[in-house]
Amino acid sequence: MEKKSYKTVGKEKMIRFFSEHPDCQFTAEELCRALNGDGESGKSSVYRQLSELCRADAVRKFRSDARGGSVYQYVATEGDCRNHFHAKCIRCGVLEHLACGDSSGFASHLLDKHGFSIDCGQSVLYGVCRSCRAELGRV
Amino acid sequence: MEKKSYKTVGKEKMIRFFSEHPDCQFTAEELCRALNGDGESGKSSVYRQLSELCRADAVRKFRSDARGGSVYQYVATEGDCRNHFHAKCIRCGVLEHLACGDSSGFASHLLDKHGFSIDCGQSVLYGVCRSCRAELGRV
DNA sequence: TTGCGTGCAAAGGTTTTGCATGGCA
DNA sequence: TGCCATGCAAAACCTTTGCACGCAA
Repeated sequence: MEKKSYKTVGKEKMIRFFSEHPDCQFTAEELCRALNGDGESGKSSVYRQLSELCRADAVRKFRSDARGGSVYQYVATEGDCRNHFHAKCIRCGVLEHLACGDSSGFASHLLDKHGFSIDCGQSVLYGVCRSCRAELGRV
Repeated sequence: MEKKSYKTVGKEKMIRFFSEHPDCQFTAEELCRALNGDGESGKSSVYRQLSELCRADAVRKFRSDARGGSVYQYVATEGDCRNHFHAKCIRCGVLEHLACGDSSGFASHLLDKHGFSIDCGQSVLYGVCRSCRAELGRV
Protein backbone atom coordinates (compact mmCIF):
# COMPACT_ATOMS: atom_id res chain seq x y z
CA MET A 1 0.00 0.00 0.00
CA GLU A 2 1.53 3.23 -1.16
CA LYS A 3 1.14 6.46 0.72
CA LYS A 4 0.02 9.56 -1.05
CA SER A 5 2.53 12.31 -1.54
CA TYR A 6 2.05 15.95 -2.37
CA LYS A 7 4.48 17.95 -4.44
CA THR A 8 5.43 21.03 -2.44
CA VAL A 9 7.91 23.81 -2.90
CA GLY A 10 9.85 22.69 0.17
CA LYS A 11 10.46 19.24 -1.21
CA GLU A 12 11.36 20.56 -4.64
CA LYS A 13 13.84 23.04 -3.22
CA MET A 14 15.60 20.29 -1.28
CA ILE A 15 15.79 17.94 -4.24
CA ARG A 16 17.05 20.71 -6.47
CA PHE A 17 19.66 21.74 -3.93
CA PHE A 18 20.86 18.17 -3.56
CA SER A 19 21.02 17.54 -7.29
CA GLU A 20 23.05 20.72 -7.71
CA HIS A 21 25.62 19.45 -5.20
CA PRO A 22 25.93 15.76 -5.98
CA ASP A 23 29.25 15.17 -4.25
CA CYS A 24 28.77 17.21 -1.13
CA GLN A 25 27.58 16.24 2.28
CA PHE A 26 25.44 18.52 4.40
CA THR A 27 24.31 18.55 7.95
CA ALA A 28 20.67 19.08 8.71
CA GLU A 29 21.45 22.56 9.92
CA GLU A 30 23.32 23.44 6.72
CA LEU A 31 20.33 22.31 4.72
CA CYS A 32 18.01 24.45 6.83
CA ARG A 33 20.17 27.46 6.15
CA ALA A 34 20.52 26.73 2.46
CA LEU A 35 16.81 26.18 1.92
CA ASN A 36 15.22 28.68 4.22
CA GLY A 37 17.64 31.54 4.39
CA ASP A 38 18.01 31.68 8.12
CA GLY A 39 18.91 28.66 10.17
CA GLU A 40 15.95 28.39 12.49
CA SER A 41 12.73 27.88 10.59
CA GLY A 42 11.58 24.58 9.32
CA LYS A 43 13.97 22.22 11.05
CA SER A 44 11.35 19.57 11.52
CA SER A 45 10.27 19.74 7.90
CA VAL A 46 13.86 19.35 6.78
CA TYR A 47 14.26 16.30 8.99
CA ARG A 48 11.00 14.83 7.74
CA GLN A 49 11.96 15.42 4.12
CA LEU A 50 15.37 13.89 4.73
CA SER A 51 14.04 10.74 6.33
CA GLU A 52 11.61 10.35 3.46
CA LEU A 53 14.38 10.75 0.91
CA CYS A 54 16.51 8.25 2.81
CA ARG A 55 13.68 5.75 2.76
CA ALA A 56 13.45 6.27 -0.99
CA ASP A 57 17.24 5.77 -1.33
CA ALA A 58 17.57 9.17 -2.96
CA VAL A 59 19.70 10.46 -0.11
CA ARG A 60 22.16 8.67 2.10
CA LYS A 61 22.70 9.44 5.74
CA PHE A 62 26.15 9.19 7.26
CA ARG A 63 26.95 9.51 10.90
CA SER A 64 29.64 12.11 11.14
CA ASP A 65 32.42 10.76 13.31
CA ALA A 66 33.70 14.21 14.08
CA ARG A 67 30.79 15.56 16.04
CA GLY A 68 27.42 14.43 17.30
CA GLY A 69 25.42 14.89 14.15
CA SER A 70 24.78 13.27 10.81
CA VAL A 71 25.44 14.35 7.26
CA TYR A 72 23.30 13.74 4.22
CA GLN A 73 24.37 13.23 0.64
CA TYR A 74 22.48 12.92 -2.60
CA VAL A 75 22.62 9.59 -4.37
CA ALA A 76 22.94 10.75 -7.95
CA THR A 77 23.08 7.55 -9.90
CA GLU A 78 21.81 4.94 -7.57
CA GLY A 79 23.40 1.74 -8.75
CA ASP A 80 26.71 3.40 -9.51
CA CYS A 81 27.85 4.46 -6.09
CA ARG A 82 27.06 1.09 -4.64
CA ASN A 83 29.96 -0.48 -6.46
CA HIS A 84 32.97 1.59 -5.60
CA PHE A 85 34.62 3.09 -2.57
CA HIS A 86 34.63 6.73 -1.64
CA ALA A 87 37.44 8.77 -0.19
CA LYS A 88 36.70 11.95 1.65
CA CYS A 89 39.29 14.61 2.32
CA ILE A 90 39.30 15.59 5.95
CA ARG A 91 40.75 18.96 5.07
CA CYS A 92 38.68 20.34 2.19
CA GLY A 93 35.80 17.88 2.35
CA VAL A 94 35.83 16.76 -1.27
CA LEU A 95 34.46 13.31 -1.95
CA GLU A 96 36.25 11.22 -4.53
CA HIS A 97 34.67 8.25 -6.22
CA LEU A 98 37.22 5.46 -6.46
CA ALA A 99 35.68 3.79 -9.47
CA CYS A 100 38.80 2.02 -10.64
CA GLY A 101 39.77 -1.59 -10.99
CA ASP A 102 41.91 -1.68 -7.88
CA SER A 103 38.98 -0.47 -5.84
CA SER A 104 36.68 -3.24 -6.92
CA GLY A 105 39.60 -5.64 -6.79
CA PHE A 106 40.11 -4.82 -3.15
CA ALA A 107 36.42 -5.39 -2.48
CA SER A 108 36.66 -8.77 -4.16
CA HIS A 109 39.70 -9.60 -2.08
CA LEU A 110 37.78 -8.75 1.09
CA LEU A 111 34.96 -11.02 0.05
CA ASP A 112 37.13 -13.92 -1.11
CA LYS A 113 39.82 -13.93 1.55
CA HIS A 114 38.12 -12.35 4.54
CA GLY A 115 34.52 -13.34 3.87
CA PHE A 116 33.56 -9.73 4.30
CA SER A 117 30.87 -8.31 2.04
CA ILE A 118 31.45 -4.57 1.93
CA ASP A 119 28.65 -2.08 1.60
CA CYS A 120 30.42 0.52 -0.47
CA GLY A 121 27.69 3.04 0.04
CA GLN A 122 28.40 3.20 3.73
CA SER A 123 32.15 2.86 3.57
CA VAL A 124 34.02 6.11 3.41
CA LEU A 125 37.78 6.29 3.57
CA TYR A 126 39.14 9.41 5.22
CA GLY A 127 42.40 11.03 4.34
CA VAL A 128 43.97 13.98 2.60
CA CYS A 129 43.44 14.56 -1.11
CA ARG A 130 46.12 15.39 -3.63
CA SER A 131 45.63 19.13 -3.78
CA CYS A 132 45.48 19.48 -0.02
CA ARG A 133 48.65 17.44 0.30
CA ALA A 134 50.28 19.84 -2.13
CA GLU A 135 49.13 22.81 -0.07
CA LEU A 136 50.35 21.27 3.11
CA GLY A 137 53.71 20.65 1.50
CA ARG A 138 53.96 17.13 2.75
CA VAL A 139 51.93 14.77 4.93
CA MET B 1 54.10 19.63 26.81
CA GLU B 2 52.61 16.62 28.49
CA LYS B 3 49.75 16.90 30.90
CA LYS B 4 49.93 15.29 34.28
CA SER B 5 47.70 12.32 34.92
CA TYR B 6 46.72 10.71 38.18
CA LYS B 7 46.07 7.01 38.53
CA THR B 8 42.62 6.61 40.03
CA VAL B 9 40.41 3.65 40.73
CA GLY B 10 37.85 4.89 38.24
CA LYS B 11 40.34 4.88 35.38
CA GLU B 12 41.73 1.51 36.35
CA LYS B 13 38.32 -0.06 36.52
CA MET B 14 37.49 1.16 33.05
CA ILE B 15 40.75 -0.04 31.53
CA ARG B 16 40.42 -3.40 33.24
CA PHE B 17 36.84 -3.77 32.07
CA PHE B 18 37.83 -2.93 28.50
CA SER B 19 40.81 -5.28 28.47
CA GLU B 20 38.60 -8.08 29.73
CA HIS B 21 36.24 -7.55 26.80
CA PRO B 22 38.55 -6.81 23.89
CA ASP B 23 36.10 -7.50 21.06
CA CYS B 24 32.97 -6.02 22.56
CA GLN B 25 31.42 -2.62 22.17
CA PHE B 26 29.67 -0.69 24.84
CA THR B 27 27.56 2.40 24.98
CA ALA B 28 28.44 5.05 27.50
CA GLU B 29 25.43 4.05 29.54
CA GLU B 30 26.46 0.38 29.58
CA LEU B 31 29.88 1.41 30.81
CA CYS B 32 28.34 3.48 33.58
CA ARG B 33 26.32 0.51 34.69
CA ALA B 34 29.20 -1.91 34.45
CA LEU B 35 31.59 0.31 36.36
CA ASN B 36 29.40 1.93 38.95
CA GLY B 37 26.72 -0.60 39.68
CA ASP B 38 23.76 1.61 39.02
CA GLY B 39 23.35 3.56 35.81
CA GLU B 40 23.20 7.08 37.11
CA SER B 41 26.33 8.09 38.93
CA GLY B 42 29.46 9.24 37.27
CA LYS B 43 28.28 9.72 33.70
CA SER B 44 30.48 12.72 33.18
CA SER B 45 33.53 10.91 34.51
CA VAL B 46 32.88 8.00 32.17
CA TYR B 47 32.64 10.38 29.24
CA ARG B 48 35.82 12.16 30.30
CA GLN B 49 37.70 8.92 30.68
CA LEU B 50 36.44 7.74 27.31
CA SER B 51 37.50 10.85 25.47
CA GLU B 52 40.90 10.63 27.09
CA LEU B 53 41.26 7.00 26.06
CA CYS B 54 40.17 7.87 22.54
CA ARG B 55 42.78 10.60 22.37
CA ALA B 56 45.37 8.07 23.48
CA ASP B 57 44.13 5.63 20.80
CA ALA B 58 43.40 3.03 23.44
CA VAL B 59 39.69 3.06 22.68
CA ARG B 60 37.88 3.65 19.47
CA LYS B 61 34.56 5.42 19.18
CA PHE B 62 31.95 4.37 16.65
CA ARG B 63 28.67 6.05 15.93
CA SER B 64 25.96 3.52 16.39
CA ASP B 65 23.57 3.58 13.46
CA ALA B 66 20.62 2.36 15.46
CA ARG B 67 20.04 5.39 17.60
CA GLY B 68 21.72 8.69 18.32
CA GLY B 69 24.50 7.35 20.47
CA SER B 70 28.00 6.00 20.15
CA VAL B 71 29.70 2.78 21.10
CA TYR B 72 33.23 2.35 22.39
CA GLN B 73 35.64 -0.50 21.82
CA TYR B 74 39.04 -1.32 23.21
CA VAL B 75 42.01 -1.16 20.86
CA ALA B 76 44.21 -4.05 21.89
CA THR B 77 47.37 -3.37 19.90
CA GLU B 78 47.80 0.35 19.86
CA GLY B 79 50.29 1.45 17.25
CA ASP B 80 49.44 -1.32 14.83
CA CYS B 81 46.00 -0.12 13.94
CA ARG B 82 47.27 3.00 12.23
CA ASN B 83 48.64 0.96 9.39
CA HIS B 84 45.77 -1.20 8.25
CA PHE B 85 42.12 -0.87 7.40
CA HIS B 86 39.28 -2.01 9.56
CA ALA B 87 36.07 -3.65 8.51
CA LYS B 88 33.09 -3.42 10.78
CA CYS B 89 30.10 -5.69 10.52
CA ILE B 90 26.89 -3.69 10.47
CA ARG B 91 24.98 -6.69 11.77
CA CYS B 92 26.94 -8.05 14.73
CA GLY B 93 29.33 -5.16 15.24
CA VAL B 94 32.55 -7.17 15.15
CA LEU B 95 35.61 -5.22 14.05
CA GLU B 96 38.09 -7.02 11.81
CA HIS B 97 41.65 -5.84 11.36
CA LEU B 98 42.63 -6.10 7.73
CA ALA B 99 46.35 -6.41 8.34
CA CYS B 100 47.21 -8.15 5.08
CA GLY B 101 49.29 -7.23 2.08
CA ASP B 102 46.34 -6.39 -0.13
CA SER B 103 45.12 -3.92 2.43
CA SER B 104 48.34 -1.95 2.50
CA GLY B 105 48.65 -2.45 -1.23
CA PHE B 106 45.33 -0.74 -1.73
CA ALA B 107 46.45 2.15 0.45
CA SER B 108 49.59 2.49 -1.64
CA HIS B 109 47.52 2.45 -4.80
CA LEU B 110 45.36 5.26 -3.46
CA LEU B 111 48.43 7.32 -2.71
CA ASP B 112 50.23 6.63 -5.98
CA LYS B 113 47.37 6.77 -8.45
CA HIS B 114 44.83 8.99 -6.72
CA GLY B 115 47.12 11.15 -4.64
CA PHE B 116 45.02 10.31 -1.64
CA SER B 117 46.75 9.78 1.67
CA ILE B 118 44.45 7.61 3.75
CA ASP B 119 44.19 7.90 7.50
CA CYS B 120 43.57 4.28 8.41
CA GLY B 121 42.64 5.14 11.93
CA GLN B 122 39.59 7.02 10.73
CA SER B 123 38.68 4.80 7.83
CA VAL B 124 36.26 2.04 8.62
CA LEU B 125 34.72 -0.13 5.95
CA TYR B 126 31.19 -1.25 6.70
CA GLY B 127 29.73 -4.51 5.54
CA VAL B 128 28.66 -7.95 6.65
CA CYS B 129 31.14 -10.39 8.11
CA ARG B 130 31.57 -14.03 7.20
CA SER B 131 29.57 -15.56 10.01
CA CYS B 132 26.70 -13.12 9.63
CA ARG B 133 26.60 -13.83 5.91
CA ALA B 134 26.33 -17.50 6.74
CA GLU B 135 23.49 -16.80 9.14
CA LEU B 136 21.67 -14.67 6.64
CA GLY B 137 22.03 -17.43 4.08
CA ARG B 138 23.16 -15.12 1.35
CA VAL B 139 23.72 -11.41 0.92
C1' DT C 1 -13.23 18.85 0.96
C1' DT C 2 -9.60 15.61 2.31
C1' DG C 3 -5.55 14.91 4.39
C1' DC C 4 -0.60 15.69 3.61
C1' DG C 5 3.11 19.14 4.49
C1' DT C 6 4.56 22.76 7.24
C1' DG C 7 6.15 25.62 11.24
C1' DC C 8 6.51 26.22 15.91
C1' DA C 9 7.17 24.57 20.38
C1' DA C 10 8.09 20.98 23.43
C1' DA C 11 9.99 16.60 24.50
C1' DG C 12 13.45 12.99 23.96
C1' DG C 13 18.07 11.22 24.26
C1' DT C 14 23.19 11.77 24.25
C1' DT C 15 27.16 14.36 25.34
C1' DT C 16 29.49 18.39 27.29
C1' DT C 17 30.47 21.83 30.73
C1' DG C 18 30.61 24.41 35.48
C1' DC C 19 31.51 24.11 40.00
C1' DA C 20 32.52 22.43 44.47
C1' DT C 21 34.49 18.48 46.71
C1' DG C 22 37.57 14.60 47.30
C1' DG C 23 41.81 12.06 46.39
C1' DC C 24 46.47 11.25 44.20
C1' DA C 25 51.24 12.61 44.24
C1' DT D 1 49.99 21.41 49.39
C1' DG D 2 48.84 21.61 44.37
C1' DC D 3 46.00 20.21 41.13
C1' DC D 4 43.77 16.43 38.76
C1' DA D 5 39.59 13.46 38.93
C1' DT D 6 35.05 12.96 40.42
C1' DG D 7 29.91 13.70 41.02
C1' DC D 8 26.10 16.23 40.49
C1' DA D 9 23.37 19.41 38.06
C1' DA D 10 22.63 22.23 34.33
C1' DA D 11 23.44 23.27 29.74
C1' DA D 12 24.20 22.28 24.90
C1' DC D 13 23.29 19.56 21.16
C1' DC D 14 20.80 16.87 17.60
C1' DT D 15 16.57 14.74 16.50
C1' DT D 16 11.78 13.41 17.05
C1' DT D 17 7.01 14.27 18.14
C1' DG D 18 2.41 16.88 18.93
C1' DC D 19 -0.60 20.13 17.31
C1' DA D 20 -2.86 23.59 14.63
C1' DC D 21 -2.81 25.78 10.30
C1' DG D 22 -2.05 26.12 5.28
C1' DC D 23 -1.93 24.27 0.90
C1' DA D 24 -1.99 20.57 -2.81
C1' DA D 25 -5.04 17.55 -5.17
